[in-house]
Amino acid sequence: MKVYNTLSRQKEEFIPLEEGKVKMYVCGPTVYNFIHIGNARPMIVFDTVRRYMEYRGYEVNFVSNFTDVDDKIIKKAMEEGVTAQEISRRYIEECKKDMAGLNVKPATTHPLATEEIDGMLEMISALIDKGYAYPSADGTVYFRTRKFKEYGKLSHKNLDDLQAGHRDIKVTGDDKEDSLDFVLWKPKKEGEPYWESPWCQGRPGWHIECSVMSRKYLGEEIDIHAGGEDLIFPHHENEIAQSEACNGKIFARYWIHNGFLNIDNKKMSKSLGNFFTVREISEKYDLQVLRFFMLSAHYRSPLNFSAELMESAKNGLDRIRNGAKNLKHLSGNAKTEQMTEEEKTIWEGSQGFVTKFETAMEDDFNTADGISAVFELVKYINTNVSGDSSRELLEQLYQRLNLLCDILGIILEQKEEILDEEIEKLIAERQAARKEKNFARADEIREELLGRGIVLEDTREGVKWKRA
RNA sequence: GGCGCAGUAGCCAAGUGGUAAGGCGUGGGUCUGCAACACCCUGAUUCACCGGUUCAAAUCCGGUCUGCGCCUCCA
Repeated sequence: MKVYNTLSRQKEEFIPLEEGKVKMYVCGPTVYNFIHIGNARPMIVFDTVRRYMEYRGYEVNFVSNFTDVDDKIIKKAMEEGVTAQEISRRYIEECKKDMAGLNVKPATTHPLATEEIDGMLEMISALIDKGYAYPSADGTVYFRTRKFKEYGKLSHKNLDDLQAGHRDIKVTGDDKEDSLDFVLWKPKKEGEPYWESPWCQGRPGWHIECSVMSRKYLGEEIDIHAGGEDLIFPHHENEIAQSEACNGKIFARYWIHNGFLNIDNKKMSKSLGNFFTVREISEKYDLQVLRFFMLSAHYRSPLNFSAELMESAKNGLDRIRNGAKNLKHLSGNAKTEQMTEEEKTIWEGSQGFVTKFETAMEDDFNTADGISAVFELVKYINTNVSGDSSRELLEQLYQRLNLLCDILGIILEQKEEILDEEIEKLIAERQAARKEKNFARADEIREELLGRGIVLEDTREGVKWKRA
C-alpha cells in the first residue's frame, strides 16, 4: 500500500509501527456551527482510508477530536447569550447527525478538548521544564520555536523566510522572545471560560490539544496524522514541534492531507457568500450523493463544487444503485438456485474488477480509479444477468458489488419501505388497466403516484418502484 | 517576496516513458403500449503553448502563458 506523505513529498510504502494495527489521528472540526461541505471532505476521505485499511485486515484505532473551546465558539455563545459549552454540545450533536448521513463511521474515540485540560497542563509544564516553552509576564505561555531544530520540516519552510513573511503582518502586542513563537496557554478575558493553571487562569492554545489527545489515546508515536491541507502550517507543524520536543520521539510516521473543496473555483468563504453547510445539501440531496461526489476525484486534488456536478454525481450513483436494485429484484424472482457452469465463468470474470479496484486503492487511495472499476463491474453485471440467472449467481454478484461500495462507504441497500395499502392498490389497478390496454388510465395512475414521490418502472420481470 | 499545486473531449476525471480508463451530458439505435431502466453505437489522430532528451513523451528536462492554494483563524 502506497501513501503520499507530506513530510517527504513522496508516495511511500505504508508500514505500520505495529504489524496489523494502524494508529490514526484526524483533526476534527471546531464546533461553533453546522459543519460545511469543506469540513465534510476530510471526514469522507479519511473514513474511506480507514475502511480500506480495515478491508485489508488492519485493526484501526481512529481518533478524531472536536475542538470545543475556541474564539469562534465563545463569540457565538455571547451572541446567543448562552454558555460556550451549550454551543459546542449542540453542534457536536448536529455534526454527528451529518456524519451519520454521510455514512462516516464514528471514530474509535472522539475526545473533547475541554475534557483534556489536565493533559495539556502536564505537557506544557514538561515543555517549560525542557526549555522549549516559557511563560511571559501576563501568564501567556509560548513555545520557543527556534529551539526546535526541525521546525518547518513538514511544511518545508525555513524559519528566516517565515520571519520575512511575518514583517507585514501585525504581531499582536506581546512579549514573545521571537515572532515565530506560538501560544500554548493564554489568559482568559472577561466572560470567557477558563481553567486554573500554574501560569494564569486561562485556556489552551489551539495546537496543544491535538498533541495531547493523540498521545493519550494513541501513544507517543503514531502511524498516520491527517487533516485538510490548510492545517499543514502552522497547526501540524506546531503539533510536531510540541510532541517531538516533549516526547523525544517521532510524532507521526505518515502525514496525509486532503485538498480543498472550492466553489466556482474559489475557496469557500462566508465573505464571498459561497458557503454551504452539509445540512443545506441534505435538504436537496441524499448525502450519499455528496459522499460519492467527493470520492470521484483524488483526495489530494482540489475539488470544485457546483449544482451541475452534484446532478452528475447523482446520476452516476443512480446507475450503480440501479444495477444493485436489479440484482435484488432478479434474485427475488430467480427460477433456479445453483450456478451453472457457464455462470461460474461469469462469476470468475467479475474478479477482475475487484483486482482493479484494489490496485487503485493500493496506490494512495485512488478512489476515482476505484469508482471506475465499480462502474465497469456494474456494466458487466447488467450485460451478464437476466431473469434466467440463478439465485446463487445474482446474490454473489450483489455481494461483490456491495463489498466494493462498502469500502467507499456507499450504501446500496435501500431500506425496505412499506408501501401503504392505497398505493399498492393503485399499482395493482394500473397493472389491470395495462392488461386491458387502457393506457390512459395507466398513465393517469403513474402520474398520480409520481406526485406522491413514487416512480414506477415496468420491466420484463414486473413492476419496480422507487422513491423519486 | 518565499513555498507548493494544477492545466487531459461539452462537463467531471484517471492515467507519470510504449501509443488516451471511467462517469455525466449530447445524438442515433434495440427493448418497451408510452415512459423509465438496461444494452449497442456516437466521441480527444490527441493531453495549455514553445523548445529539448528518447526508437518511443500526456507522462522526463528547460522556458512561456493561465488558474489556484499556503505563508494569518480556517478542513
